[in-house]
Amino acid sequence: MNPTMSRYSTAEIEAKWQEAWAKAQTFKAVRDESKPKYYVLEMFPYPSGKLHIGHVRNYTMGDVIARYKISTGHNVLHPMGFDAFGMPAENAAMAIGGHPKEWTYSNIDTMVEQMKPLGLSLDWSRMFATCDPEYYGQQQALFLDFLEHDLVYRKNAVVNWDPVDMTVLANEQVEGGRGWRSGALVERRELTQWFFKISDYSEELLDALDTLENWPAKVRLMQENWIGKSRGLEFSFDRTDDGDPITVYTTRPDTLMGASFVGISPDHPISKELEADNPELAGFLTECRKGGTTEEAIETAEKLGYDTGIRVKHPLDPNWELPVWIANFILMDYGTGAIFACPAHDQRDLDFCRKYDLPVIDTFFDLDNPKPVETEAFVPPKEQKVKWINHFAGLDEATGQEAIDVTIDFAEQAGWGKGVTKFRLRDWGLSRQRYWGCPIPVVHCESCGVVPEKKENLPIELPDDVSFDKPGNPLDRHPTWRDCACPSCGAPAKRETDTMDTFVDSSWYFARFTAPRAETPTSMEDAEYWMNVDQYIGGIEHAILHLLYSRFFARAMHICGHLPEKSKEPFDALFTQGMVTHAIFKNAERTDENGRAIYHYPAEVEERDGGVFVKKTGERIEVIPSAKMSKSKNNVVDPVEIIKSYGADTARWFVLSDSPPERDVEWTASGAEAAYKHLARVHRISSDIAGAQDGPQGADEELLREMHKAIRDVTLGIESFGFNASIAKLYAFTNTLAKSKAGAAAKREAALVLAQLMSPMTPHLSEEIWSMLGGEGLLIDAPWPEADEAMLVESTVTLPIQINGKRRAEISVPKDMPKEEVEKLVLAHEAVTSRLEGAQPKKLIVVPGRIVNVVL
RNA sequence: GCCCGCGUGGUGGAAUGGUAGACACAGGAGACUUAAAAUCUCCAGGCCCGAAGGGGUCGUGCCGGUUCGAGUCCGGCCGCGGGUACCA
Repeated sequence: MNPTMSRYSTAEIEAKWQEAWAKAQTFKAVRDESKPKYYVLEMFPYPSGKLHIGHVRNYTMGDVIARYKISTGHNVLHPMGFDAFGMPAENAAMAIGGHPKEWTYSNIDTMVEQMKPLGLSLDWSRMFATCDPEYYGQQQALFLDFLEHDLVYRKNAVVNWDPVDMTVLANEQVEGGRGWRSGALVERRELTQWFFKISDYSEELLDALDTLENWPAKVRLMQENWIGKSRGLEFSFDRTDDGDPITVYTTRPDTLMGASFVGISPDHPISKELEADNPELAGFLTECRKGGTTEEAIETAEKLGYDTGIRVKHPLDPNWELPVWIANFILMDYGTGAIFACPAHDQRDLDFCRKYDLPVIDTFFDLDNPKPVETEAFVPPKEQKVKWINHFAGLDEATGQEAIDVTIDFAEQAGWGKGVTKFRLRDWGLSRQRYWGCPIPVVHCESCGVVPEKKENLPIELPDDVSFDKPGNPLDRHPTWRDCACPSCGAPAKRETDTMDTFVDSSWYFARFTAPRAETPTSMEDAEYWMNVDQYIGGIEHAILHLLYSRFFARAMHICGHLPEKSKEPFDALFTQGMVTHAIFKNAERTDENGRAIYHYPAEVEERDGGVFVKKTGERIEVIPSAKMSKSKNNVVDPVEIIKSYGADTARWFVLSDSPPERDVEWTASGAEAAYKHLARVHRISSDIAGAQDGPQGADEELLREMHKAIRDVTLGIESFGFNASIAKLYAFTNTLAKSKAGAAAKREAALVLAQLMSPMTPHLSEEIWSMLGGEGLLIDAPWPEADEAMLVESTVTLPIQINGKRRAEISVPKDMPKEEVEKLVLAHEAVTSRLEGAQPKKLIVVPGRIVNVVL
């Protein structure tokens, strides 16, 4: 079909109303103390250059909320910007030439072009990109303030090192332990890096989670686990030689009598000390350092161990000696970098001990099934009672948690250990050895050391004349950019060439939107008025890092006087929408010249003969089902075509219907046309009503009752992020209106309300209908309709009768019929009497207004 | 590996512990039309019985539990997805 042939001409209608909103400056956010403010924000996009359907879904959700809040009398702030620094721009420069800056800004232009036709209620005057010097200069100012307030420091940390390209790799650039370009085996290597002191706020960030009532419980739980508060015992093992004692941290001190060996991290000072004059051990450590830095890589790597030959004494028995092993699964970052292993009650320790033939000693048994551990560690929940064997504090039957508490007290009293609280959360490493990021504004001076840049010299801008023809950081090899004067002594000095993690950019943009052109990071007046974000909307993939970093940043900004106290938790409500997923089409017949997989766009492939093939070449495709849309996997769907053929309202309606906002959706293109047909139908019905003469009014009340129910249900849907439910109700109400025999005046009223109820989803069509039916002014300025309670009251209700939990019949009764009368009716019902055969029911349950259950 | 989710007809999905499948898509039948498109009306979870109205039975990934009653709550599996600190 050809939509442009229809009377519902989307191109014309949508352009017309977008112009009307622009002219009226409807979406320009201006401080107005007379109205309640409402700040709605969707997570801003990375400018990949292509708006994808996931963006459309995300922004439409925000837009529904924003428009609804405008209609309910709020002063709405709804801004948009771009998270514009990051690796893809550098990769593009390497792959196709050009400059990251040009690539990024041209992508931004393209995406804005693609976004504008959607008719989003955005205040475009506030737009910025994080790569604008105006933005990152303020970020540098924030960094200097953080430095001054002791929130930033330097220390060593491990990175992925590509020994062939001689460069640091991102985790994403390590594939199967090898560098993605060179194919070389990646090593872990230490570099001096900048860190934010987020771990100083572990306790606070954890405790404050309880105040975030309007956040999804799953996000709070994920953050809680990530912060990872634990209480355990710290104590030292004395060595049998004259070396320093080895301090360990354990969360299961109760299993100390089952200790098999003491394990230390390959990065432990003792490992490093021994490495110097033990070539075999050095070789082992080199082996341990192979592979990437991710927790996943480390946890799933083969468990390796090396006996150092060092022996330590058990704290409870001076005659008991334990060997000290280096084990590759022990992280230097957590606890003290040293543990004692209890193989009977930890599967990983058990596997390790079986592999290296170390002893396995049971410390407790299952109450019902006491038997020694063989190949499977006995790890009951900490709340479960177990039978203790030879417990040093005299426990017999007790839970793990009780035993832990007793043991900590015992050790503290005996003086050989102390209970300590630790957090899994590590400090936030922000240094990146890359060009396309915010330069860290410090200077290295031979005599003064590391010196902060002066604020008046900000922004420290990135140089434009750089090349990407070889790996590594172009800032490092730039001929002059590093040269500067020491801000402290004035002598020639060198700039820091590390740039900031892009998570820094996205950790305060929400605050900057309240005063995007201010000459300080924020303006207190504006922050006081607009903060906090009343509704934040974004992907669940950001549940931990982005949201936790932002929470830390808000606290740090408050400390430095850039945000008010109330903004320490900057997002009052959070909604995590599901991802739009799509199958990945991987070429099954060939790879590219570097041996890497080739991925095809959905439009490039076809399904036939029970398989999927590349249209042009006929090559076979391996279909990897349902994965997050990702530029590198080419499984992105382009919404621009849908907007072109069917209009923005159809695209908006379509992405909201049919699927609950929080759930992932597998994208299918069928259905867009159906959405268009429905909107065209609404348009047609409305114009028929607009042209109709007033007639008989017999069925008015029925229509108006349905209208008030629709108001109630659609409103409830919007307020609870049940947009799909709202849309289902709108379908039903449209059918009611189409079939209604009501008079013209009632139908006109109903159609105006229908237009209003649809307006958050389909704003252009709604304005069109509003004006067609003679609504006053712009619909966006009209107040949201309110449901009349009197019209919602139902006089009768249908009660299903269950017999033994199965529905057998139903009765229709007055809504407020007393329980006793309902019981009488039920017991007299043929379906019940025929089954009771004169006997009394065992039980009769009447849930008023709901259901009746007869138990025979 | 670890943490967090999700799993319902051919498809997307609906269902404060209370009639499973609302509302749609795809499909089928019909009306209108010279014909098609568009539009409108009706049907539709599987199986069984009945000419039909209707009735029976199974059914929400699998196994078990709590409850008068479980898609929903609890325990254990399986599968898929997200995160895992340098993708954003």
